[in-house]
Amino acid sequence: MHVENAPKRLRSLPTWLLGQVSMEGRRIVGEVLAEKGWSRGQYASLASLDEFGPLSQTALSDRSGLDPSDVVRWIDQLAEDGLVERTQDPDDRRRNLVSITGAGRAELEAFDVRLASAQDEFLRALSAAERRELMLLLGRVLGLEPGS
Amino acid sequence: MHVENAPKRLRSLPTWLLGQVSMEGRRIVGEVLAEKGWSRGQYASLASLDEFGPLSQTALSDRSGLDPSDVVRWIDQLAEDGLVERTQDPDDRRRNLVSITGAGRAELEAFDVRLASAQDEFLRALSAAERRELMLLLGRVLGLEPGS
DNA sequence: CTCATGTCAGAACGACTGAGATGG
DNA sequence: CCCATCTCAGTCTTTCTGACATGA
Repeated sequence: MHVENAPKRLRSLPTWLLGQVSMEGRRIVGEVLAEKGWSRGQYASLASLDEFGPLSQTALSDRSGLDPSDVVRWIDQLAEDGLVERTQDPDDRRRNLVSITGAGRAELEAFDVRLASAQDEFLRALSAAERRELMLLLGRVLGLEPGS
Repeated sequence: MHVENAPKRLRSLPTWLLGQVSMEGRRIVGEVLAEKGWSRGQYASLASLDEFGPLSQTALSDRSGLDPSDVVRWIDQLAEDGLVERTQDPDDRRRNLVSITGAGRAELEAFDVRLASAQDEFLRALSAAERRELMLLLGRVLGLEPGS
């Protein structure tokens, strides 16, 4: 399918065009994730844990936007691979404090390089200024303050 | 989940931000579609048939970007509701020529009004010029010539 | 024989729901 | 008792695969 063959009603529909672009992004990122055998959720979990430090699974769910029940599964697998660790929170024994391990951090950093080049390929048609402009506009649609 | 709480690694990732915005768009459009009991695929089919005239299901699949096997289902239902008609192509008896009916056209036009207001709500944070800029940039990412 | 077209059943994936166990 | 946290099983939806029948 070629986007330019789609009817004008769709091509001129912001949500549709966004969907097409987003789908292409998913495809490209999906390929990079597949190299590591990761899911989007696993990457989002690692990224959150790296930036925010140890988190309970509920907090991780809030930060990453993943469903709590899915967090269980992703963390299970990341723990199995030694990229994160579950420890019981001494202050609240219901909570698992999940933290990223050294191995996890290393994998994450290696992955960032590949991911950055995938983003670059994805946006190859845009200049640096246009990429910033796109990000700004997208953020505004979600109600983000410029510069956040 | 609030986007501003997500880690920088995600927030600054074009594909991720696009995914978030696209998801919000799906949500809003999904609500409007639900009022009519339509799926995205059914709307895309009607829009294609309205603009291009009678199409074979393969051609419809190409135009709308839907999977051929799903086109079968959407057209089944649209035909049941009297919004499209299947007729055998006399030149090639394998082909169904699918055409939109008067009722289908009327429903489509009524729907456009609702859909336009949903898009407007979706993009309320952007000025008209910014909306055009966003559409332009998105099109460029997909390799579309400006003005297509 | 080959290829194109349409049809069908079901797999795969992701997002989500509901209920239960444990503990605050 | 009520609520929070985690876990599990399974549903729901959309998208995609593979096999098949028909006909060019």
